[in-house]
Amino acid sequence: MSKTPGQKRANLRDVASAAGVSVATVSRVMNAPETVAEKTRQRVEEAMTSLRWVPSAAARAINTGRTRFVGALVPTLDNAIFARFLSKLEHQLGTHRLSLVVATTDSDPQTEAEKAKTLIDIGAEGLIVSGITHDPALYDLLERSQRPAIATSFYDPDYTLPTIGYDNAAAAALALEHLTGLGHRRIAVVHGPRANNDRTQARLNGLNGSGAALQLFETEISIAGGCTAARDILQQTQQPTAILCLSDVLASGVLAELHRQGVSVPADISLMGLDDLPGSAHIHPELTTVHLPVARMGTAAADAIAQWVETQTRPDPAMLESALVLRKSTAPPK
Amino acid sequence: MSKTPGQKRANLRDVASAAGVSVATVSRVMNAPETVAEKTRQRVEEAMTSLRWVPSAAARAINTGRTRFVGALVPTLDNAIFARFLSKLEHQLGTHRLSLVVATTDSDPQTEAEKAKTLIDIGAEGLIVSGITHDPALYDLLERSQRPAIATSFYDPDYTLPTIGYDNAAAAALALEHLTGLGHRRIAVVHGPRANNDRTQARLNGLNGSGAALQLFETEISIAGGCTAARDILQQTQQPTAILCLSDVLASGVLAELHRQGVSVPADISLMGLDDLPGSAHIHPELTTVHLPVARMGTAAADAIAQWVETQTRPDPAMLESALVLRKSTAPPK
DNA sequence: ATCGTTGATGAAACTGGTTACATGTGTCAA
DNA sequence: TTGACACATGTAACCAGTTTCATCAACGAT
Repeated sequence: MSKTPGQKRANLRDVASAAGVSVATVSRVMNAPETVAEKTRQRVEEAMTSLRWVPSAAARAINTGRTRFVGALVPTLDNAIFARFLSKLEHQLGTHRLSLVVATTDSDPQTEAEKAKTLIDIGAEGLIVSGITHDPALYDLLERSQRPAIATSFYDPDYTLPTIGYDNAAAAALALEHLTGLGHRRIAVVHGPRANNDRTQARLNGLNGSGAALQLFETEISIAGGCTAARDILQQTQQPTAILCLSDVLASGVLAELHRQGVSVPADISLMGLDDLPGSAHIHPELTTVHLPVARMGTAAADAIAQWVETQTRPDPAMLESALVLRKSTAPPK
Repeated sequence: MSKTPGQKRANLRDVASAAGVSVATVSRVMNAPETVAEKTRQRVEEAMTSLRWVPSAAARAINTGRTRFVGALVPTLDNAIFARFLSKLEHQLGTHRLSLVVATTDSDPQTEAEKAKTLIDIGAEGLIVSGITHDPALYDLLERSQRPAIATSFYDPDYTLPTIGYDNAAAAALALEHLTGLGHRRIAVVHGPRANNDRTQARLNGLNGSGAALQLFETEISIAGGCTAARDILQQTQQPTAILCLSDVLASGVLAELHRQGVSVPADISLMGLDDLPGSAHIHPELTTVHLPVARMGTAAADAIAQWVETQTRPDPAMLESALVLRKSTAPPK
């Protein structure tokens, strides 16, 4: 109701002529106000508000070459571990005056490559990806576009991209050592899909050579997936004395099903997770797990990509330590 | 190693001269390939790849006026309810070839206004905000920039912006009715901060006039917050027979603390949530709650904002129904 | 042979800012 | 009085694309 229909949005020149100055002066009012005389600046500012001028992001970007946002590709937002990571990432990017575009890949490398292309297309200055197995199209895109990109949730100093993450194999080994240290020798391992998932694969690799008899159960990473796996485990003729879940979400599901079936944790069976979600300290019994430093990873990834896009210097890979978190869900076998 | 140091990125004119055509033809190869002769197109495409040309998003945007991304402002990513919403939102935006920029506000209207400004600054075509109480600066920004914006998690057909959400008061009333229907007359209500939070306020409003004696416990929305509230409740001289949490996360925390204190649910006390998080069906006992249609809300919000930015037609507000989900955590008082 | 039509292409204007460089004015010291 | 210099401002080129309109060749119909 306040705007005349045919009136298109004001641009810099409109503001300039309304204020009786040149476009350069208006631009200066935006970018270097201290170089403009006080009363000139006021005239310009009045013109800006009366014309309801809003600067065009695209026009600024075409000159400065900066869009001030980066993209992040994560498998899903439905797992709290990624939500937590993104939360910190977004916050820390903010301190560098960078915004975050989020895209989910459903753990499909092809989807990931497509979404990466979209992100570059809309102007992302850099990319954050999860893990190290990707579609060739993604590498090709990064090479062609010359955009900075860093890989997270994984540590490998020799990888093409700088990695900022943790040693998945070591984290899994840490968990397994805890169980074997308690005396467990028959252990069920519940893990997510290994297809296209280097983190899962690395965690499984970390489980070799422990001397314990491991039985693997693959399922989808969700509470429901954990329930299914627990049912499968309970149907085994020879029951394991401990269950190691390579993800806390799976452990929650397993625990729910064990509850339902009247199996007591840790009296009847020990249960261990890996992730350390905020909620894991509060389920019953409190879950023993391995803490993955996703919050620090978010902060570190933000700083790294910001440094790269601001100063063109490629950041060093960084390894963040994971740590055993002893709580109530594990005990020696009976 | 493959690039000569001093060489700057190729642009349209470089590609055009390399292919021996005009810039218009190269542009056509991008945007209307069918209007270009087959062999010309091939020459151009070869030039593109050999020069490793990547189109500039900014330059395209300055002409088309489209950046192809919208911004979403949510209080936090650490609550699964918002993660779920964003997950669906992002997915559905994808079908409209739009990307999603995420910003978190920590439930602070001023932060929200600042982040909104940043989103507009970097070129967001539209905004999705949560709730209906906002800083005046936000309204001013929307008015000045003339950007489409819709409000979610709330339904109010008379609000300035189109709202796409649910009736928070009705959802809370639904929960309370269930408890009073079971015979509960002394009920503890655990809720998040009411400051700056219209959803919480609306839910509390929905609790009026039930005839039951309600006692309110305000705490932060987190598992830990729920634990604290549970401790407070258990210290009351006259114990309630039921606890109504206005958020499932709070219910999880309350439940954890009740477990720890040896209070049995629902035998000793009934517990009810509101949200219906994916995990709530799997905690022990399975949580009775009110399902909030956040997934549908994400989809609907994506469609609405897409419609608005594509066709300039303001979408109608939409109310999505919430529904009682009966599970195992409630029973008649003893 | 001539005209009208279609299809492919190019020249140049245009988008909305930033910025290098030029210009003009006022102040101060020599 | 004059030259040096700082300061405020303007002119115009520039960024990297899109798009309008003109041009021209090829083709079929008259």
